[in-house]
Amino acid sequence: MKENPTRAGIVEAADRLIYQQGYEHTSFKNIADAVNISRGNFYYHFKSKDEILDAVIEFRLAKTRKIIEQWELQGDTAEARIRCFIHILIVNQEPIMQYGCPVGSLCSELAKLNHPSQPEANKLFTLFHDWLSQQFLSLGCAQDADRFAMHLLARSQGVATLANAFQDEGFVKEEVKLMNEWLQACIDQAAKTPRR
Amino acid sequence: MKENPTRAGIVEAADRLIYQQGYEHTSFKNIADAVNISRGNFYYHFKSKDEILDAVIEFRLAKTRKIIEQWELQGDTAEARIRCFIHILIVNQEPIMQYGCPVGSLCSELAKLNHPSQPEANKLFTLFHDWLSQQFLSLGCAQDADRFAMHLLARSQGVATLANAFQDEGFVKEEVKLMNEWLQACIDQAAKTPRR
DNA sequence: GACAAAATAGGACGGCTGTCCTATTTTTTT
DNA sequence: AAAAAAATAGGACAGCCGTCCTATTTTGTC
Repeated sequence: MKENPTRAGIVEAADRLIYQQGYEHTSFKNIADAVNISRGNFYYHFKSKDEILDAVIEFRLAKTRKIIEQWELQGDTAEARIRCFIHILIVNQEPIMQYGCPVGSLCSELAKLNHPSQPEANKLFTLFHDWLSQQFLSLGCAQDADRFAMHLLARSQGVATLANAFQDEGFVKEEVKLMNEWLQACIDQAAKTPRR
Repeated sequence: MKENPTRAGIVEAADRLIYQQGYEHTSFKNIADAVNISRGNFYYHFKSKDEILDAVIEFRLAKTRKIIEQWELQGDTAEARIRCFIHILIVNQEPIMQYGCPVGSLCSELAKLNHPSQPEANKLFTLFHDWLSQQFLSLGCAQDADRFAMHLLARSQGVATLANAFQDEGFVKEEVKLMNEWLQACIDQAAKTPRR
């Protein structure tokens, strides 16, 4: 709740650098240089590297919550809101092709490092999952809401990974189209099945 | 083509360690200790870290080619062969849940490091892609072969990423089922469309 | 068995990293 | 204006890293 501009600057720079270079490859010096402060000052705000990672994760969680809130305002139906999620692949296409998905790549790296903050990073996934699940629920897919949410998450992760490797714009757009069609099929199926 | 047991041991250990810990997080010492040789000896076989990465990628490419060859023998139809690909998610479920997909995680890491061997690592993806594309072609999906291959690759990547994050066995099996159903739908569609 | 070549061991080096500490400056409070 | 607190700078430290070098051992060849 503290409004500390220096600290906030550090977190933002670390957020960006960790996304672009990975957590391990990003050093104290990298971040300090990006914010134009000394390492000593840096250490005043964060007394370990793990601590700044936690701050970055918290920052991303907050950002994600805001995005989801915005989707709630933008989309007036569950369908429209889910399409907002799918649409991030288009909106963030450029950074995704360059650096992959910020959530997926961080979780993967922390898993390999066996890092204690892994569960915290996974909350980023959970945030999207729970929200998506909720949307599918209000879409009438009661029984499948969880699985549909996981499915959509997985699809978008896969697209991000391959887009990053192959740098193929057309592929992303094609897959987004397929995901939208899949969503439509879900809705059609839900319409057939009577709600109890 | 040289049959050097020490060198081969180094590559195998490096392959395993890079998969489990990531490339950057794996040090010369890590690998040397795993093979029980000195760093000096290590340097005799590989004069830089990039060089051993290239050797590992080459090793993985060779392994992948062998797997594909095996699939060619195992599956007598294109459909069966594609199912072999889908099935790796089950066969390698345990390591995938622990460490993710060896191809995807390496390519993602190299992309973040902006590593010169990135294109070489991508060949692992290309190997699968081209082979899958070929299978879809002989399945009668001439027009969509490439896209279907990319789609299947993406699906499996997404499953691996989420399986790694969530450690959910049931999810993997569920998604494999969906991928098999999707494949069946592809076949049905190809059967309807007359081949020219 | 003598000699050359290949293989191995282990230490030395500079550079970078995360961490810590102590001055100095800036800001806030009284 | 004085005193206290917060913020910043920059150097010191040990440890690890990739790299390189030089001895020593093992292997292969005549």
